[in-house]
Amino acid sequence: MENKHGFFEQVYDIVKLIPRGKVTTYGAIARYLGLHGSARMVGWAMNKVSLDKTYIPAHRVVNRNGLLTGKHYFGSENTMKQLLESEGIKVIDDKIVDFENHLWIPEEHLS
DNA sequence: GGTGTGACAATGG
DNA sequence: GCCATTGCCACAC
Repeated sequence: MENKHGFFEQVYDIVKLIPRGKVTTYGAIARYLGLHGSARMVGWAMNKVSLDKTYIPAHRVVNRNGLLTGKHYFGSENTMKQLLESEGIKVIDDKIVDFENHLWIPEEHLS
């Protein structure tokens, strides 16, 4: 009775589990779900995050390069940056500084 | 029910 | 080493 919901629900659940001040990558989430090759679906799920009734800290999810790829989807291009900086993450040129240090892998915490 | 899409990732030239 | 292309699979129309 667990995986009755769509794949998106699983993505949302992981994103909501991301600790404050931490970030993760689409590939890390995708791989945790077993999609490890199709990280695109994770990012695509983020695009429909607005359809979900629950708040999703999508700003904590970035691409493998640590770049704020979907910042434009937050309404304002600076919104994502503001949220990350609000959590103690430094963002320069739409890229997370010391990205690997703030990287949070679900497999290492949910294993 | 088939086609298109999509905030990525990896490989090739 | 940078730019272009392919792969990948679930969801929307």
